[in-house]
Amino acid sequence: MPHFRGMDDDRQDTQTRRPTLSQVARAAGVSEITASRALRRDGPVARDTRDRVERAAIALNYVPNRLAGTLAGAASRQVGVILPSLSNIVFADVLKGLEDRLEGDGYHPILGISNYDPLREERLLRDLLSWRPAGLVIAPARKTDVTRDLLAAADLPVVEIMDVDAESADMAVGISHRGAGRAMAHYLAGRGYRRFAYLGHGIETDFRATQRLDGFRDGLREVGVTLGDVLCLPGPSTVPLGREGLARLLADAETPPEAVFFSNDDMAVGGAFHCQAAGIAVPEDLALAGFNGLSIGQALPKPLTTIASQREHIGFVAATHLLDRLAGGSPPRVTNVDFRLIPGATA
Amino acid sequence: MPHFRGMDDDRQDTQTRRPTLSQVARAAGVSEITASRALRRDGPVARDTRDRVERAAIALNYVPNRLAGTLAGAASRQVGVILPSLSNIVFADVLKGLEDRLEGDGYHPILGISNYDPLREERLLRDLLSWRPAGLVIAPARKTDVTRDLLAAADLPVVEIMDVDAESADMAVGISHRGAGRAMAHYLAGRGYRRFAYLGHGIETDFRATQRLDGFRDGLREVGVTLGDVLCLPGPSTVPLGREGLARLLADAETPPEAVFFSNDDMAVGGAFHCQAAGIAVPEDLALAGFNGLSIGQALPKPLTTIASQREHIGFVAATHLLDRLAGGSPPRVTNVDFRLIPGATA
DNA sequence: ACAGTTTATGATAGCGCTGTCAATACGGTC
DNA sequence: GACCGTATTGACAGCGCTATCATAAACTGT
Repeated sequence: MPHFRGMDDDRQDTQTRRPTLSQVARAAGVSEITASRALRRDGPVARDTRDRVERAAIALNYVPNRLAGTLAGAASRQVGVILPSLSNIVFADVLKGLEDRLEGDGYHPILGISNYDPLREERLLRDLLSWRPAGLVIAPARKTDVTRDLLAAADLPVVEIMDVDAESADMAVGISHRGAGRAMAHYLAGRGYRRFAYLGHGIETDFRATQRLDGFRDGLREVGVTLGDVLCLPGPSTVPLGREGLARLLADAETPPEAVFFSNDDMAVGGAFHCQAAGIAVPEDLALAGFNGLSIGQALPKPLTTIASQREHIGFVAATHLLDRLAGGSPPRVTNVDFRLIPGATA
Repeated sequence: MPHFRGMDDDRQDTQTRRPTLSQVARAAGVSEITASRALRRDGPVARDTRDRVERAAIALNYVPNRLAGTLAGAASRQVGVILPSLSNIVFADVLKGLEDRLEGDGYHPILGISNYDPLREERLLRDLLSWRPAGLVIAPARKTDVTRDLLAAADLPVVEIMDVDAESADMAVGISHRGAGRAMAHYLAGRGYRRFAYLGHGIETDFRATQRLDGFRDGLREVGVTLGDVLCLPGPSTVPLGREGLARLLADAETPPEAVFFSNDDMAVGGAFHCQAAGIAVPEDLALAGFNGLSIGQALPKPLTTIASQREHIGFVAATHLLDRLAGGSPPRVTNVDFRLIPGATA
């Protein structure tokens, strides 16, 4: 509130407002800019000057104002993060990896959840950009032109995460979901299965699951097998959905499948529960395979056959490359994080 | 970079830097402050002036700089959020509820994860405060004096979430974990069980689980029963830990328990898997009870007896009260969100 | 027609910090 | 002793925006 306080009315300052750098400087008997340099530990400052300033800062319980600092030219230490969902542990894991790496360098994520809604994603992008973050990490809900343009126009480092199958404007860190689907097809075919079905969730939202399905089809075709029934239920993936879905899939199937590939582990665990309740022997009567490598799947009486997707690692690497770029380095544009097929006991 | 550009060197502006309000204003033929009012839709602005400004903003692809806006006096629209962990779906759910409500009002969370480390929590608090957020939502790792002081000194609305058992500096939204433990004790005793054990995870970190254990003990005492074996394994709660833990608990027990109360559903699901693998009939040979009401527990062949903790709702309500306060309202200081005991089929 | 009110716009002065350039002090060199 | 390089400090302007006050223009009622 300008005009409320006189220019040198500092009794007010100390009472009603948080201490400023100027007050710290005065308390330490130096100029503002010297105090700034002392606290940021950059530029030449005499040792005992620095000590005096630091003591004054502690005494006043000074907390720097990074809004002002960033506006004045310092690099922002905020990173915009846009994820499509938090209902599933998958993106929570990614976020954990991101936050952990960022926090280590004093950066903090500003978070946006798009709910797989391109419009909301676009709004989030604008909103987060208005905070002038140092960089952006985004798991695109779906590739849209608007998003692409916004990202291209924004003049800051951007890491697109989760998959490396699509084109990216700047950097990308993730796994090949197509490749994961293919790998699972080859693995299951190698185990001797020939009649396959697929059980998925809301296909319109989770395009990465769709890529796995495409890869799975490709992989089967390569060994001369055709994918049988494909059932995709609306809504997000959950254990109950997988359980009910498998019941429906088996009831509706003309020729019963030997193996079912699920869109992910949540669905597959549901499938395992259905088999257990319905007395279906796994994998003798029916083989099951998932995707993600969640701990829950591995703790089942019969560990789930699945593919570990290294989610926390993806977040960590994404943050690392972003920080590297901010420090002037040249990290790889595309980082294909390895996935790992976990054989398990269900297929 | 002052001094690099002359005061009215605007060809540079349009080329090398993001458009500013001043450029939008010039393009629309109005003053800066009028453009500001038009875009913020506050104060009196003629309809066609507003239209002109908005068209200019779109044409220039203008993204406001909220750092500058907030520094100049506008209320910040960032909210600091500090959570102890993201490994578990519990805090991801809370964060989802928070983000959803905040985003609706144009606010965005800046996130910090403390890993249950009071020192890291303290550093996060200072760091997030340096962004001058409008408010703070924090799930304290553990109550420490330093944290308390920092919160008290920070002159901004603070919501402490997850539990309402401890004192809070400002507002609190959560459930009574003591009460939840008590409720489960009464429920299980009412079902006729008399010999109880408890299986928990890293007790030094998750003090809310400890509160549930305390409440469980209290509840049992109230019906004249004493809690038997208590086993707490180090590390975060996971399904495998629950599975192995139950095996150990049963092997070590002098008199086998009739019912086991787990620190949460992850552990309890692990316990259910152990019983299944070991041929223990549930609940006839052994009853199991958890806490949280995760969907995985409800999708088990026998739905888990547990307590729904309404995590997303807690986040939503916390955000709602924070926003209410920021809008000048007086939300309740303590909001005790109801928990709900889910009978299930395991106890 | 006139004061009194409302509506629309603008001039000015910062918010708290940092980048640039300038100034001072110090020690050593030839 | 004039000269130079280095270490240390400060003056100044400005980042992009908004709060305040002032002004101009368009209404109202009598």
